[in-house]
Amino acid sequence: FWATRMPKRGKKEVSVKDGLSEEEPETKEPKPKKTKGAKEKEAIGEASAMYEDPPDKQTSPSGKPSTLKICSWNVDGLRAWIKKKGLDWVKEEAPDILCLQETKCSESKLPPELQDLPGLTYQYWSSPTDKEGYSGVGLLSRQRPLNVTFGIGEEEHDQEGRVIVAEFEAFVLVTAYVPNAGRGLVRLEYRQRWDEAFRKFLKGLNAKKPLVLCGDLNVAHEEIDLRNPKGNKKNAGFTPQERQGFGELLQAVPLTDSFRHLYPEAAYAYTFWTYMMNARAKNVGWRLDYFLLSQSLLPALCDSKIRSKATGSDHCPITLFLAL
Amino acid sequence: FWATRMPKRGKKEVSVKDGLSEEEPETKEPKPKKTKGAKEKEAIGEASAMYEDPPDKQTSPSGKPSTLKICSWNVDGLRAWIKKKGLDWVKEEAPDILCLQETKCSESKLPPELQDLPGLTYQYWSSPTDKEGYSGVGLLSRQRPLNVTFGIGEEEHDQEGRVIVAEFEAFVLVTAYVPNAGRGLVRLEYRQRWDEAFRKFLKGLNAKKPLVLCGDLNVAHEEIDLRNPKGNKKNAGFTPQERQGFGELLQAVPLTDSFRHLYPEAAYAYTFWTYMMNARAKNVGWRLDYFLLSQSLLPALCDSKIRSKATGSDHCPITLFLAL
DNA sequence: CTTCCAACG
DNA sequence: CGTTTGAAG
Repeated sequence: FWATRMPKRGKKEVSVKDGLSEEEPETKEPKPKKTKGAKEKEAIGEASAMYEDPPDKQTSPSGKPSTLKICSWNVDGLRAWIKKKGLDWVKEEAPDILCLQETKCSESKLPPELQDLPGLTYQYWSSPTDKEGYSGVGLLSRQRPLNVTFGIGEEEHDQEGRVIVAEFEAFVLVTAYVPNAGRGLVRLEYRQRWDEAFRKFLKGLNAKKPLVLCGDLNVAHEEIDLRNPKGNKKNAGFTPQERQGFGELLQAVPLTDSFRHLYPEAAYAYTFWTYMMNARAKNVGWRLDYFLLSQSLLPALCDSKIRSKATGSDHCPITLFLAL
Repeated sequence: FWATRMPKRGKKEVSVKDGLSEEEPETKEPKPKKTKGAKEKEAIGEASAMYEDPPDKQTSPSGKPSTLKICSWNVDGLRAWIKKKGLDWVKEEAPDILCLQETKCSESKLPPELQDLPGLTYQYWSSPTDKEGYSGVGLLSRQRPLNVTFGIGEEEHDQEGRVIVAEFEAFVLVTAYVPNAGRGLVRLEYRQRWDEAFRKFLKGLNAKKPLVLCGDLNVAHEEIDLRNPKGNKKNAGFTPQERQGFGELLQAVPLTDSFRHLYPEAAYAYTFWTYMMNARAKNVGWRLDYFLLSQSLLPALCDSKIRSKATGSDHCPITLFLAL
């Protein structure tokens, strides 16, 4: 396994008194600094269990070489992410397809640097119909897709720029930024309606062509998928409702969680860390970003990676290798 | 005079095509970049008339040495201004009294650096009753004032943290952040009510003790007091109504504009430049900050300075020397 | 252009 | 904590 307990490197001061143990039932929040104290996803204390991704495996189970590299990243503000050199990382990674979530950028305000990506010529963007600077997704591809559509075909769910569907020869790629259930779960009910509609939409797609679903699905599936499962059962991203929604998605479409399929026991493997309380340095995180695959694509699955070191957002990118 | 036409220093590129001549009647705004284009106070083209403050004169007309140094600065956000090293400049200037406007900071959020000013121990702050991060003034003094009050004694005008009155042995100091008439002059009517109430308040004070009024009075009095008088007659800060209000203030209290008294012909002498369009580099500015004095203080007036070089805000500080 | 806010995450 | 508006200047 690649979950290793590492000694503290003393990079940032970590006070001992707000240490948190996994058994802690309902930890009280540490005294908020001065601000009104937005309720956090969790109390974050000391933690040093790190995860190290194994080397990329570029062959399928049957030994065929990978022919397609897809990368997905919730950039938490495309413009800020570009200023923080996110595109430099992308050029290094050199995916054939790049999916971006939470771009928070209407098409007219896209930075010109995006036109300087010779390897990702075909670009598709979706953003909310009214809410400026909220949500938004993008799909960039080296090759031209056969067909591209936006949304999931339901008025109620297609106002916020959350889904792009790109059909290719051998598969359909769906990238999604699933609605957050919100602080205080104010949007959990809506999220459940979304989950159902999204599941049906994907089931329909999957009936026609093999499916790759990627993006920020805004749920940690099992306890292993976040650092503090106990303290987060009532928080957005780890409610029973959202977890069950994810389970039904896997079963009904059906789809496979590629990372968990390849690494069933990998712990401390996360793709999101709140900016607050030094969570990333302590690896107090969540696995919210996924590549889910139709069963028929499993023979083509070479690897499913978490690029924890890439910075520029509160999420890190994930990368999929397929031999098609 | 200290108004000198200086050759362009080529510090910033200034395009020739958007040059503006003083005779231009109603210049059209240059095409806004991409934003919806907030209506600017003026069209700003090329301009290179600079102003250089003469050396400080530290003796009164009768030859008495200056004994009091007062500095006033609209800091446009105290916290940002401190980050930009505004306090370093203050320590260098070393005034006996420092008046700050547009602090945009409630007392509970004042940065701790303010406690590290041994020369300005006595500190008084006023901020709006409800609007967080708006308006606000401060008065810091080396010596303890005999008495300090806030506002002008009228409910309607005392909700926005705009006035502090500090009584000293020989004079009363009033610092003010006068309400802006607003884009589209949406608040001009209110401003006129303010002007009247403020004038009456000051008249009452002046009857008891000599007065020093300083701060951002949010008006350029005469055409000489801004770079583009022609284009700004309908803009906040240079409407006939505001200019007349200033005139009445001088006449009715009565008060003297110390800078203009000493330098009746000094042109291109400004204390504010919009952040937009490189106005400061081109010295396209306004004189909005003043020291106004009771007549009885004129024999004590040594100098009234404009510290154009001090940065950290869209206003620069001004400094008064008195021999008391 | 730049400050601060609120909303959202 | 950090990104985005939006209001205000």
